[in-house]
Amino acid sequence: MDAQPPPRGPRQRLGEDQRRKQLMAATVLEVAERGYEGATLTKIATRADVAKGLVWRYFADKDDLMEATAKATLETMRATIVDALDLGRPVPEIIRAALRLAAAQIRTHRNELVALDRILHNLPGPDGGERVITDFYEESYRGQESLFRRGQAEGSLGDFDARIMAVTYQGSIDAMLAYLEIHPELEPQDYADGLAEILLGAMKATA
Amino acid sequence: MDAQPPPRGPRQRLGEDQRRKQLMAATVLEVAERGYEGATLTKIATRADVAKGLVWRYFADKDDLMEATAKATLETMRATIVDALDLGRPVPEIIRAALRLAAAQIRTHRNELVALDRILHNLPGPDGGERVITDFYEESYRGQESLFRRGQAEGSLGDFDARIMAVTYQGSIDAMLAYLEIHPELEPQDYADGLAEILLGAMKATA
Amino acid sequence: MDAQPPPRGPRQRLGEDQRRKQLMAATVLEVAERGYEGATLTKIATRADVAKGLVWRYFADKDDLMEATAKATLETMRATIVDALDLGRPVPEIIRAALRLAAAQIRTHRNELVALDRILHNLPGPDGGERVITDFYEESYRGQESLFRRGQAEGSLGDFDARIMAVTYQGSIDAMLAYLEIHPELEPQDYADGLAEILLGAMKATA
Amino acid sequence: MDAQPPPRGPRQRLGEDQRRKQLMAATVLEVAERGYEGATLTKIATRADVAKGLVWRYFADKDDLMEATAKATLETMRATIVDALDLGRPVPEIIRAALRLAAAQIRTHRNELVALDRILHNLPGPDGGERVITDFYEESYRGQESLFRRGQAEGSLGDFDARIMAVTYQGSIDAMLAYLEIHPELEPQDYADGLAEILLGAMKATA
DNA sequence: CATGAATGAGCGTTCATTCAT
DNA sequence: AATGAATGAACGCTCATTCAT
Repeated sequence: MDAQPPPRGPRQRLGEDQRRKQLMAATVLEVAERGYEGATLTKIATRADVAKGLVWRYFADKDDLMEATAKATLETMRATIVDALDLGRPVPEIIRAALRLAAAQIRTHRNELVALDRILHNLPGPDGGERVITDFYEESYRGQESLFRRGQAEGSLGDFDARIMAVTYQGSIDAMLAYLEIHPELEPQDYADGLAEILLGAMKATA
Repeated sequence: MDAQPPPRGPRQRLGEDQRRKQLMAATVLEVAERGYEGATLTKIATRADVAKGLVWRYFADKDDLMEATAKATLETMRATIVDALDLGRPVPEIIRAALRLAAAQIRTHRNELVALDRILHNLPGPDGGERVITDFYEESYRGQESLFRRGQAEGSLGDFDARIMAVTYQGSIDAMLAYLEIHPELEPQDYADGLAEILLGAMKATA
Repeated sequence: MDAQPPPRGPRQRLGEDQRRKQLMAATVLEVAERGYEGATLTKIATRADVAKGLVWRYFADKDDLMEATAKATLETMRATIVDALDLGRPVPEIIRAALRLAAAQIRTHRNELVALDRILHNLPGPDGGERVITDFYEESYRGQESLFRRGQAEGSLGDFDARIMAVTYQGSIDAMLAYLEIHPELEPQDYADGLAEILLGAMKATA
Repeated sequence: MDAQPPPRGPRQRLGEDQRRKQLMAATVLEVAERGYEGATLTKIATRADVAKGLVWRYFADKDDLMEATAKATLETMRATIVDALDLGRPVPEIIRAALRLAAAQIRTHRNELVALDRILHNLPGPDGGERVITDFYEESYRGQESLFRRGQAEGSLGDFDARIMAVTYQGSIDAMLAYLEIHPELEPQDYADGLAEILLGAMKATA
């Protein structure tokens, strides 16, 4: 029974994907713990148990690593929620469940949420603005819009501007997560239910 | 060949308030254009047309300058909105007007909004977290809560959790501003009206 | 009886000597407390209750102030000792008394001793060396040499190289003061007596 | 016109010890020439023909570099002297030889002596005082005391307070070195012999 | 003459990035 | 390919010195 862990000698050769994941995981931890400015590539590489110089083999530069980390983290979290949803249920129920799942993340994925927030608010775009956040939220918006439209078609939701509602919905979730982050004494599920009440109220009100 | 900075004229002696404002204005511009990290005190001083060392006569350090800039900017913007509101009107009308005023800021105070966002998400608090953002949002929340309660007392608003609504309301505004920021083709007033419809729908729906 | 302290208004005009003494006294305190590097002209001027800009009216620059402070302090301390000595007594007694007086300074003029030491070991001479220390010790050496010669002429001291003895004598005192500085539990008088025994032993031994 | 520093060749990779020695050697030169304050890490690195940032790979900060330089220099010089002594000879002869060796250093290790003096008088200890100097002199004192006691036991030295004698002995050497430093026209050996006469006179005199 | 706001060279230090091994 | 020593630009900050008032 020689199932010992790999000898961990120097110069272990890992696949590119594995290396990238290692580095992005370390990035999440460092950024969550020390902030965007405080996360240095030296510390990230050390934490990922990877030679410093290798960072530049797998990422173009620091911004690239940060952007990739943000994208991967966002995608992972979105997939987690979507996978856990039963899309066969009525739309209002889906929304209620989605909000609860989102709220639960503050407990299960606090580091990812904090890191994501920090990266998104610091990543400079080509023109100095924040490009990434846009594109990714755009994808979320579209998913939500189609969900809303389905509810409207099914008659479970009233008439409203789906795009503005999607932006508002996403903004409400972000605000919820930020609020729960600084109010750890609150029960995420309770807040999620309260928010569902509000949002569904808005969605059902006939314009 | 000689890319020297243009020589400044003779020393100008300004009052403390004027200097601080000068420096904070330059800070807003730099942070808006280059982000929190990218805004260095050297560039800020240069932009303010002032010797680098002067920064430390009026601010303890970079964080102090950033915090002061955030506070002053936030206060200015809040005052602008509050002053423009007619608090004697019915609450729903006040909310509609407030949303329009907030939306209009993306045109009149884009730099301030962007800088504020970046600073608030980067300012390290005493324990390494973000303290300021909390306190300031807390102040906003309380103001909004009392407005909501007034509406509930007057019968123009239904029954809902005022705190969650305040957080959601503020989050919706932030999301709106971010969305308008990257969609300059949109008319802020239209978005504001659409958002008002949604939020007032949520507020009027009887739970 | 209106003997109140001077009103201390701004722009008090003092004589040059008074100003210089104020500044040098403050220099002694700052250097003693914060070291040579830590003593900034701003702090010195503040402590002397003098406008910062005035420093350059009374001293050419920082080094000039330091050098002047060292000279004045050294001269004052030397005069204090010499004045307290009864030069009419036999030479060995004079030496014994001088050593006791020197040792006592660690209690009465600690700041001056510390500041003097720090300045003398930091003052850069024209060529980067330490010039001042030389010239001033030279004066001391001459005084001591003539005292030693008198003792030799009177027969109370043996034969020895007066210059080397003077250097050794001064070096012994400096070592004593440094040792007493870091051994505050010792009684200065006891050390002085012990040192007198040693030095007089050396002086009386017939070569 | 183009006063650029001469371009260094390709990067050389050195062992840790070699790099540290390289940097400490440059430190000795800079401190000797420009004093403690004047010796900046920029100049030290340049003199060592090394990138500025390398200093922080091998030393924690400026004080660490200075302290390490002082310790290494002191140890080297002490070893040089001790190795050259024949400890089997009678104590008075050892002392005579030690003084000659010490005096000779002003010719062979002038920079080291000057740098050591400057560093020891400026190094801030944990409490802001000078700690290192104490500990190192303490070590010297103990060595000298035991030598003196051996001489007393052997009958070649008289009775005296060994500690005060040690402090005086060390102080005499420091004074000698400082004196020889500013009197290059003197023959170190002659001074050393003169000082030996004086100190041995003191040590042999029966109290 | 006195004041202290203004200046700017220079410091110690960090860290993304490069490259000899 | 992998390593981490080496590099150097840039940063936040200090402080001796100048000068408009």
